[in-house]
Order: sequence, then C-alpha cells, then structure tokens
Amino acid sequence: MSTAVVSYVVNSGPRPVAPATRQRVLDAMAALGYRPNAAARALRLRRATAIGLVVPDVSNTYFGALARELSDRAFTAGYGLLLGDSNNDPERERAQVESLVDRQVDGLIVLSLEPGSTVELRGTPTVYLDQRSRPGQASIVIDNAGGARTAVEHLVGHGRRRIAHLGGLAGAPGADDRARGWREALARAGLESGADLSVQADYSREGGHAAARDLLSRRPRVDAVFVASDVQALGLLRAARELGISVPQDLAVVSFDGTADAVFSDPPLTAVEQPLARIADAALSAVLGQPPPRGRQQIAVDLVIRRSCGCTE
Amino acid sequence: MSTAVVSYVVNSGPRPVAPATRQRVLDAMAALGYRPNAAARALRLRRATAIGLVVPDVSNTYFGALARELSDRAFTAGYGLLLGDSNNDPERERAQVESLVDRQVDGLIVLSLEPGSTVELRGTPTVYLDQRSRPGQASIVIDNAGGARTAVEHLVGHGRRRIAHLGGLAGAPGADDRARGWREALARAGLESGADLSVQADYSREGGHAAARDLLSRRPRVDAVFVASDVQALGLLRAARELGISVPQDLAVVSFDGTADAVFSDPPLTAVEQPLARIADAALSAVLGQPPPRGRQQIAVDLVIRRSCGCTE
DNA sequence: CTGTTAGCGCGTTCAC
DNA sequence: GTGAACGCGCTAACAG
Repeated sequence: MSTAVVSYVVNSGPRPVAPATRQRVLDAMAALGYRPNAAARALRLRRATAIGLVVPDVSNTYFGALARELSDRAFTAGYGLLLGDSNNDPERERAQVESLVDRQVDGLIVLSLEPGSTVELRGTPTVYLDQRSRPGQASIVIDNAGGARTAVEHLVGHGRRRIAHLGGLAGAPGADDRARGWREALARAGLESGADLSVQADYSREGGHAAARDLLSRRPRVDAVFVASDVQALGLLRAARELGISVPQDLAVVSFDGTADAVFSDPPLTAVEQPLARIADAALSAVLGQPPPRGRQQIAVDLVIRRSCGCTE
Repeated sequence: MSTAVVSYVVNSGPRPVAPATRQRVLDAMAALGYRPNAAARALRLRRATAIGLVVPDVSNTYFGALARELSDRAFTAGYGLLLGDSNNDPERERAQVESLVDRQVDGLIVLSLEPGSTVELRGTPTVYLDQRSRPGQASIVIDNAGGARTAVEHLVGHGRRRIAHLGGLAGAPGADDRARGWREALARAGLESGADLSVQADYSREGGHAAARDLLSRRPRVDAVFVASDVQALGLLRAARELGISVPQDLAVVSFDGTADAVFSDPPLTAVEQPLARIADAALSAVLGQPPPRGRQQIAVDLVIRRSCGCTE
C-alpha cells in the first residue's frame, strides 16, 4: 500500500478505496500508532484547522464564558481554538492578532480594544465582535445602544431621575454604544446626562470599584446607575456597601452582560443579557461559513429583571 | 540574496549575516509584506511553537485567571496557546487531550477531572496541575491538604466547633486533597468530621448554592464551613442570605483559591490563596524546560484573611 | 476502478 | 553568501 492510499483512507477521499485495503490501512495505523502530522497537513492544505480568538482578558467572566462557548463549538466542528489574551493592551492585541494570522488560523475572532486598529489580516477571515464595524470586515454586534436604552428606561420607570453611568473605557468592546444608549434614553426622558454623571473604568471589579467610589462620593444625589458590565457592577456594589448606600433602596442598579456574576451578587443584578450561544454561533459561521458575510450583523438583547433595580423589594 | 539568508535574518541565526545584507533583507520583507509561514516552520522544526491547555471550564474565574497567566507567558516566550475546555466531562477531556497531542503541541498542561485517566501522550511533554501525580508524569500541585488544614485550623481558632465541608466532586482538581485536609484538621482538634458534615458539588456558583442549601437546611447547627473553591463559596453566601443565616456571625466561612471573586463578594472571603503566577511559571518551565522534570512539585499556599471568617467584625 | 509514483508547499540548514 | 536536500502529508497524473 502506498502513502496515497493512506491519505485517501484518513480523509475518506478524495478518491475511494477498496474496503479490504481500507481495513489493512486501518490495522496498520493502529499497529504502528500512526497519527497524521498536523503541521504537514496545515502546510499542504494552507489551513490549520484552528481558529483564533483574541480577548482583552479571559479571566473576566464574560470573556471567559464566550471563550467557553467558542471552544465548545470549535471542538465539535473539528477545529482547535488558539487563545490570545491581549491583556487590555492595544499593542499586545495587535501582536496577538498578527501572531494568529501567521499561524494560518482558518478564522479569527477578535474583541478589539481599538475600534480603529488596522492589522494586515492577509486574507484571514476575521470577525470583530461587539465593536463598530470596519470597512470591508465582518462584524457581529449585539444591540449595545438599544440594550443600554432599555436599561435606562427601566430605571426611569422606577421613578429614578438622577441616573448615572459607569461605563467602559472609550474603544472597549461595546463601551461607546452603551454610553450613547444611556445618553439617548435620558434625553428622551428629558433628564440630565451631564458629563459629571458619567465615569469610566476598564471592565474589571477593581475598575468599577474605584470609579464608583469616585462617582458616589462626588454626586451623592445620584439615585440610580447604569453600569456597562457585570464585573464593574460588582465593584460598584462593594463601593456602595462601603459608603453605606443600600441597593436598590438608595441606589437602583442595572448592568450589562448578564453573566453568572449577575445572578450571584448581593443583590442579584438586573442586567441586559447577552445571548452568548447565539453570538458564538454567529461568529463561528461568519468566520468559517462561506461566503464570509461582510458587513454588520446585529443581535438583540433582553433585560433580565433581578433585585438590583428595585422591582422585587 | 537567497532563501537561506532570509532565514538567518529572521531567526538571527544560526549563522551570521553581514549588516548590509541583513538590512536589504529587512527592507525587502517590509516591501513585500513577507511573513514566515508558521506551518512550514513547525513542519521543519518538528515543533509547533504552541502549548496546549485543558481546563474543566474557562468561564470559572480560577481557570480563567490561570489561562490568562499562561497565555501571557506563552506569548512572551513566542508560543501560542491552544485552549481546550473539557466542559467538566472526562470523555471530552480525553478527546481534547488527544486532539492537542495530534496537533503536535510542544507541551501540554492539563487540569484533569480524572486522576486515573491514561491517554497516549506519545512523547508530548505534559504536566498535570493540581492533581495527584501519575507514574512517570510531571505534576505540579499546590499544597491542597495543607491549605485546607490551615483554613480549618483558622476556623477552630475562632472557636467554631461544627465545621462543615463544601467540597468539589471526587477527582476534580484538588478536591480530594482538600477534603482530606479538612478531615485531618478536625481530627487533630478532636472535632467531628462525619460524612453528613460534608457535601460535594462541581466547581460552580450553582453547584455551591445547591449543596449549601442542602447542607444548611439539614444541619442547622453547623457554625462554620470550609469551601473548596471561591465560586462555590459565592453560591454558599447566596444560600445563607436566602436562609437568613448571617456570615460570619452565624456561619464563618473560609474558601479556597483567592481569586477576584473572593475580594468582591459580600462579605469578602477569607481564602487560601493560590499563587497563580508561580503555578504558571512552574507549569511552563516543566513543560518547555529541559529536561522535563518528572515527578511531583509542590507549591505552598497562604491564607488571606478577609471578612467571612469573622476576624474583623 | 484500484493502487502507485512523483512533485508540491515553505522554511531550515549544511556542504561548497 | 548560495544551492540543494529535507521534513511530511496531499493529490494530480499515470499504470495495471
């Protein structure tokens, strides 16, 4: 038997092999413990059977949950998942993306810190998640502005009037659109959205904590906050406890993401929930499917009511 | 200039190149946008410049934080990180490990659900983290039993006498040794460690919540709990709130991991802290360094005091 | 229709 | 500084 036949057996194609021969090959493979060399295969086929994922911080519950969804689906589809943590550093992000492109990943999914970043993708199908769309590049975004508006409108419905915003850093995934949604909803309700009602921090517990302390000690009359992520909200809850502010009585809170963090905090967080499964599906098929859908695809979000908004006191 | 020279320039070796030539090569690379093909390189060098990581669940803060540390170090060392989420499923874990071995990763780090699992590693340097050692296999473990003992002794020092255990599932990373540490510390203190004082759940908020409800409603006289992970402790805190049990007054709690989850919970969790940076370093050098150190390497842990144990009421 | 031969892809490295 | 062999699997072209 020749190497060609082995190849046909291993790949079930592109040409048929007689059953008897096929079995002989299979036996020989088992006996010798032969496994095809993935590197040689990647070289010949010009594809690595792997996809790349770049996130700002995997230890963040939201990014972790997304990575989990993607890892699961990629594995099922026979792909490996190359993970790059950009460490919240745009420079590192570029480096990670380039490295993944060099590794010939078949697709690249990136949650970018820099809306404007231009890295040479050299033909690698890439999808940006939760980010402004880029010219000629596929991008899947959830309805960040709409979700934020819904959240703020809910707070308005509770009779809150001084609704602050604890947002992500400019350029961070979804941050700008969520800020815009907050502003728009306040405008529609005829409420103030001055710059001093808004603070920014990175998507972390520590960031949320520091920003919330700043906000709450500066503007004691704030009666509600829309927070751009669950992890930041966790920081805010802690700040509130430290300052003797009770949530939701003194301060109603609605956050964004709806991860497990929101369910188990005290109080549990009313949050705009991201449909992770749907996002992961869309991202993978955008990147692996053909033809790669260009342009922007928007996914709807839902507000999930828990205790932090004051609905169920 | 020949392809050989380009190679010498790209790799700064193994042979010297005249500065002028070197510059010409660099210019040409920039002009043509040339990037070496990682697959071809992997084929020639017989190494993928990538390491594999298999965890039970990346969305778990602890595993996520570990993945982050590893991703960071791997990148700095020029390696890619192939992530496999085993979804808390031993079957899936085996499949992930095999897939990574096939991909020729240069090293494999696995947080295994099955202490006894035997997958053919075919020479891939592998290190098991936080797990019983296996014959002939490198393994890095933190001092699970010792950490658990320290935690329990601390609770004993607070005058607690009915100290329960909310542990991980048998076989889960560190679970068995932490359970043993709990039992040993109680025995030394002459306290009861009956089976009805111990419940198990997977490492998740939901698991911890369900198990804690079970435990706390069944044994109302319990006055302290040693929890095997931060995420489970988060579930326990919620159960305690639901049942009107106040922590730490009615119930002192010490958990294990010391992730960001422990810092921002209410109350913040006194926890046995895992030195992630050190663990990541040890794992990487065990897997990449030479010769791959066989046998078991143990890393010490520290108890970090916060509010849940009652030290700072 | 089944099995074999030969060349390709792309860096690396060594003898010249 | 250069030419060429090499690593390993894939597949088109060829032979039986």
